[in-house]
Amino acid sequence: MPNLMVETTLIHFYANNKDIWSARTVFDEMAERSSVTWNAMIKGYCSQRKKAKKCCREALMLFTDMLSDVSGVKPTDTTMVSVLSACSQLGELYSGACIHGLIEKTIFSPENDVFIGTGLVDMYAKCGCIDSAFYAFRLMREKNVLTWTAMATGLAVHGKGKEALELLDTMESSGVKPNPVTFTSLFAACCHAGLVEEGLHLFHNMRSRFGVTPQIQHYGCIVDLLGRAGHLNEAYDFIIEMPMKPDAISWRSLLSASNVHGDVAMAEKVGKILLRLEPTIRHVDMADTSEDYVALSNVYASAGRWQQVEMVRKKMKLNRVRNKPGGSSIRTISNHLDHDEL
DNA sequence: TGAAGGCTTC
Repeated sequence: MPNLMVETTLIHFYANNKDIWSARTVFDEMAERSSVTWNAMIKGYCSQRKKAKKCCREALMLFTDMLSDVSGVKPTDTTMVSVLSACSQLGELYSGACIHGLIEKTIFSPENDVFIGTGLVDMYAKCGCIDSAFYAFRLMREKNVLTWTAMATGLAVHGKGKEALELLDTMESSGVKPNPVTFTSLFAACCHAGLVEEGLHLFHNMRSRFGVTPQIQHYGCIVDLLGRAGHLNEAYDFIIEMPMKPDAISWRSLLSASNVHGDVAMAEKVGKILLRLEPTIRHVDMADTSEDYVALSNVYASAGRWQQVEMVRKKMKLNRVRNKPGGSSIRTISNHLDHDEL
C-alpha cells in the first residue's frame, strides 16, 4: 500500500531528475494528497528548464485546482513562493498581482517572510513593475542576499544602473554580503545602462573589497559590457586573456555586439570560433545551436555576402541543425490561465 | 511546518 510520504518523495525525485511527466503520473494516481504533495508537484513544474513556459502554465493550472480541491487542502507559504516564480518566468503580471492579493488575505504579511517577500520583488520586477518591486522590497523587515540580488536584477533589466550600484552600497552598510549572483546582476545593470567604467571598476574590486572571486559568468558579463558599448577589440582581448577557457556565452555576446556595431570582420572571426567550439561547450541541447548558425548567416546577409549565407545554411543542413522559432515572454493583459503554448 | 521554498550574464 503506497504511503503519502513515500509518494510525495517520489514526486520530488522525478521532478528533480527532469522527469516531470512521471512525477505527474504519481500525483494523479494518489488517493490522498497533502499540501506538501501539491507543493512538490507545483514546485516541480516551476523548476523545469525544458519547456519551462509550458510547465509554468501547468503549475498555475495546478494551483487553481488546489484552490478548488474538495479535500480541504490549503496553499502554504511554499506554494505561494512557487507560483510567484511561475508568474515571474511567464511575465504574468495579472496572475502575480492576484496571488499577491491572496497572500495578503490568507497567509502572513509578505514583509515578515523573507521568502515570499523576495518572490514578490522578483515577480514584480520581472513583470515590468519596478515601482511595485521596490515598494515590496522597502516594506520587508528582513532582507538577505537573495532579496537584494532580486532587487538589483530588477533595476538592471529596467536600465537603472546607477541605482543598482547605489543598492550595493546600501546593502553593504546593512551588513549583507553580496554573492557571485549579485555581481552578475550588477554587471548586467552596468551593461544595460552603458556604465563601462563603473562596471570595470567593480570587476577589478570585487575580490579585494567584497571577497568574491570573479567566475566565468562575470568575465562573460564584462565581455557583454565592453561589446555593447562598442569596445569590440577590447572585448576580444578580454576573452583571449581570460584565466579560464571561454564559454559560448562570451563569444556569443561578442558576436551579437559585432553585429549591432556593424563590424563584419570581427563578427565573422567570432562566428567561426563559436561554430568551432565543441557542441557540448556551445550547448547541450542541439536545437539551441541553431542560434549561432543563424547569427553568422545574418552577419553575411547584412554585408550582402550571399554566397557565404548559402554556405552557412548548407553547413546547418549537413549538421542537421534545425532552426528554432522565437517567442515573447511578457504577457500583461491576458487570460491568466489559458492553455496555449508560446 | 516537511518529504521545502526565493536571486544569475547571450
